[in-house]
Amino acid sequence: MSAKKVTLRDIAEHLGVNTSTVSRALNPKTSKMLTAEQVRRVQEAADALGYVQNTMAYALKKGRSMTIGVIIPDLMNPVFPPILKGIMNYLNREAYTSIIAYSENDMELALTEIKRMKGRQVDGFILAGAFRDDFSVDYCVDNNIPAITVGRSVDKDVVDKIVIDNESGMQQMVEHLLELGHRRIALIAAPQNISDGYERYRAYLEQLESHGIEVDESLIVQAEAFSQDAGRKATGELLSRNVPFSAVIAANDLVALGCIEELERNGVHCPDDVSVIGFNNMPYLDQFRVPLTTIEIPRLRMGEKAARVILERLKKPEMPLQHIVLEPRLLVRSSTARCRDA
Amino acid sequence: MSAKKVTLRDIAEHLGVNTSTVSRALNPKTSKMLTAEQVRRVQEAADALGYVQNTMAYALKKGRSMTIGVIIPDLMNPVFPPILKGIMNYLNREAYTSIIAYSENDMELALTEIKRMKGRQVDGFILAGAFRDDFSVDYCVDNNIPAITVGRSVDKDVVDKIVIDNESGMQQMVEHLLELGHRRIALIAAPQNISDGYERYRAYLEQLESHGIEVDESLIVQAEAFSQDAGRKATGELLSRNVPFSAVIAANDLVALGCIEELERNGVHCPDDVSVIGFNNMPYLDQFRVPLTTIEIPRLRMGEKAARVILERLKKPEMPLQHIVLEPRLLVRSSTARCRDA
DNA sequence: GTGAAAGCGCTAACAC
DNA sequence: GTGTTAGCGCTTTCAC
Repeated sequence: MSAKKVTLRDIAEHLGVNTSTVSRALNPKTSKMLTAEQVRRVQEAADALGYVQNTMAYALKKGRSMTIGVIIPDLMNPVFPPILKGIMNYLNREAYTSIIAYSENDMELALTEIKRMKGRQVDGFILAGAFRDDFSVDYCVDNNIPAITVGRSVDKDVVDKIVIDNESGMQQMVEHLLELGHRRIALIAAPQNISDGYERYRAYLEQLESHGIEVDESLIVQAEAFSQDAGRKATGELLSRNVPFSAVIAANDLVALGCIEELERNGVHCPDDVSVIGFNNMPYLDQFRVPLTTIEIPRLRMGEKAARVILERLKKPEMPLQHIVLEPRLLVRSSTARCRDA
Repeated sequence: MSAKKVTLRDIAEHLGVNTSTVSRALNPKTSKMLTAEQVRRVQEAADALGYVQNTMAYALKKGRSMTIGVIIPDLMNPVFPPILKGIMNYLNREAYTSIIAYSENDMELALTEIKRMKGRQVDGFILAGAFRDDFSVDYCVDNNIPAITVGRSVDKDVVDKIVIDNESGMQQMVEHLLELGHRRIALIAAPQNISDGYERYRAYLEQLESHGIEVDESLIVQAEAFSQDAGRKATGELLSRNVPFSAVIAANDLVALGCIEELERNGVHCPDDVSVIGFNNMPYLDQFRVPLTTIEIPRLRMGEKAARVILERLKKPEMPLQHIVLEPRLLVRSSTARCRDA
């Protein structure tokens, strides 16, 4: 078998034609310029020699790399693989390739990766870990590189975005808890510099008010990250305040898991003493020790949509800013129960 | 800010020097050819103009893309993200980029992806989903593209490999169960065309024999995949045979989870009636309803090693075939208990 | 319908 | 120490 790389020239020489003929024959958009016979000959030779187009040369020539850069905060957070899969599914279908990097929730690192990918001539970016004010997004905008955020979005209206309806999610959570008779509902808020964190916090305030529940500031604690550890810590703080509560809305499932752990460590049981509700419906959650009630988000579709929109954007740079909102859905399991005092 | 791409030439013109001077100044390996002053000037200009090297042009010129292709079976299987992370960590540190594709456990698809990546001039491959006899691996060998398998390996000694010691893993499992008094130990074997499946099956036979337990073929069932669903099905079959058993060794954690589910559906409780043991220690397993006893494998390190070895291979094509074996470790949780009849 | 030739951005002989 | 130049593999305008 061939050890050397087979190029257009190899085929051309083999056939005694010009490289441009080969190039034209192999490209469906230009092959109609040639006789069907010629096209067939070239294609056969290409197959026989094991030709594979050199994407680098193509990219250099055309100024498009058929590559999309994807930045996610963290590979280990189970929310992201399905989003990634959605992205890759769609991109593959369109003959695009994705290149992936993680930012560890660090804007500086994100920017470094973006620059690196810019060097690789990516045609656009899908950003899954943006902050509300994010200079790595600004960099894309300033450098005229198409970008879209998926999930976490930026405040400024400068790039396309795929988001989930946090207000609706929070409404479903709050109404579920109210129906169960809960009135003292604590919130472990996510970082406020992330759109999901901020929006859910705002929505929590609104929903309580619109349902006639007075907001008690001492029931709101801040998680410093979307992690189990942060959930434990925040719950510790909540507990230390010695205010009564019968339910906790957590920033996401991981935080909820940490919350339950810390509660139990203090002899407070879920859902008997306190109901806990998460967000995201991470994989296998139904099989956990305490199957979490949570909000399911359409992760695969988020990824697919993001891929679809970024490719559209590449084709139509002047298209109006896209702002796609996906609906989340309450999933009731057994971490929430009727309020004892109700 | 700049909308256009900044090239070497832009910097050269801006400074009134030749592009080669700029090229040399920006490359640490050649910058010593120039005066320190010159290097400084160039670097400043590059920063000021926002220069980012065009990796495509570099790759085309050098014939190396600084890219490694990574093929995994499935993004959603929680075993792979940590391996990926290990790979990406190491590769990034060495200024390499990874491009990832999934094969859905389909050799044909894997080959398609490999060809696509070959077109992108990847310098080598890390294959995480190989079969024991795998023509996509052969393709790499035939085409002289460096490749390494991580985890699942091929039978032929043709590429470097990172594996875990399945024999040791099985020994730890069997000895643990024997200590608990189990004698009727069933096996839900993984697909036999995958090295891990085959090796664990062989090791199961050996370990039972070397501990003086007679192998009962009716205690061995075949899972058709490394999935929860396959675990359920296989367990159903095992149950239908109506042979007594007090412990099950599952192909992996997912299969074990499916097994437990099916057992309970039939009124058999874990670990009270039957002990179940998994493999891999997937994330969050300790928090599941039945915290699985399992074998922990060093996934992050597997990824890092694979990345390290493939880069070594690139540097030293003549280096002897690497065969690195990593040790797994038994993690006792509560899906295994003393045998009731013991 | 096909060939010739230029050039994408970069590096590395080879000059001087 | 720095400039000149060729060429990596491809597409595409311009000839014919």
